Amino acid sequence: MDQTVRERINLFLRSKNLRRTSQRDAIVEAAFGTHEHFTAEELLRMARDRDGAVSRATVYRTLPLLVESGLLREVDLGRNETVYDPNFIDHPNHNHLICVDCQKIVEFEDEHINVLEDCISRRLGFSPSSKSIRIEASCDRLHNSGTCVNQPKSTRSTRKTKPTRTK
Amino acid sequence: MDQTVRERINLFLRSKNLRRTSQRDAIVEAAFGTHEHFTAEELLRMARDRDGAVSRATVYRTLPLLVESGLLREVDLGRNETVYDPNFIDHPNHNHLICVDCQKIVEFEDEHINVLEDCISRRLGFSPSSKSIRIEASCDRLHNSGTCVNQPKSTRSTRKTKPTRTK
DNA sequence: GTTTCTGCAAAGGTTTTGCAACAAA
DNA sequence: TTTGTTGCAAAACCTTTGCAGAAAC
Repeated sequence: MDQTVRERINLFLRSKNLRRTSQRDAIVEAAFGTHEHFTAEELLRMARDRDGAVSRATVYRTLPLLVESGLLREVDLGRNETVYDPNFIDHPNHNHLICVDCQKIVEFEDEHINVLEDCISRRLGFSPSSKSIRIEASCDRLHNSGTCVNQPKSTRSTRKTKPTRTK
Repeated sequence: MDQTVRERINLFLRSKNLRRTSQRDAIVEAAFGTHEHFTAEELLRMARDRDGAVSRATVYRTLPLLVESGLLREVDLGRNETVYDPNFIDHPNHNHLICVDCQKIVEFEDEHINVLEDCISRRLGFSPSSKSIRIEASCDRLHNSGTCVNQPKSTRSTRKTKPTRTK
């Protein structure tokens, strides 16, 4: 986990008169010690790997703080579960493509999309504060050659690669 | 409600060996008798206005069918509630802008965005099946003149206008 | 010391499900 | 008839919360 993240969290806590506790430390380390998406329950497990004393309630109370700090984002991956994405620190404008064949999540960035979203919002009389795109798609390779490069269907995301940058 | 919608639903039911019942009729009429977004609970209320005998369980069992039929879409409006949008029949490619000031939902369409999403998907080796954009934004008029044209903050969406077409 | 934080367990809200009766085809 | 559907109520889930003790500052 990046040293800067630690500092930004501490600054945030300070500014809101919140306290630094061993539990929050463990939760923060767990959340930003991975590049994979996670649910609240998964974060609890990961945090407990670092500090067995972390409770479910504290995880649920800490998650909204991390989101409010701007370091963590709640994302909609369309599986009716609340999922958090720690990758917005490194890639503040990335979006998600979900493979309907293997469930793989591909993160991508595209500056044209950003510009377009901005134009559309302004034309409608708004200033955009947060934009997100979700694309569900099927894998060409699977349909052409019958094999999918990715893992077979799984319940949870397993992104391990960096976001692809388009243009 | 459009006659075509009724027909498409009936065809769908037929094709899946599902039966047409008075409860399903009431739920379908309720779902597509509005252009507003609704939750499961709201749909229950609306369906009961037409047929008092509709049960909550049947609504919850019917919703996934309507989504599967392609006529209804589950959308993420970012309020941690499951909301359904019946407007994809008339505007299959629309997206949502959510005003962070007054909570108003603005539906919009933009063909450039569609093309871009398509290009990006194909470049990544996928064929897109479903694309959605969510923009959170603040109202310029409110910030410039202190007044918001829309309703004050409310819990639920109240879109009554047609989607704006950009370009 | 004062204020915030924590864990626990209970409560809240939403969605799903087993079952017996019922209705469509 | 046969097969699918319904309502009910219980169960399953996920998230929030009240409270008393513990920890930060």
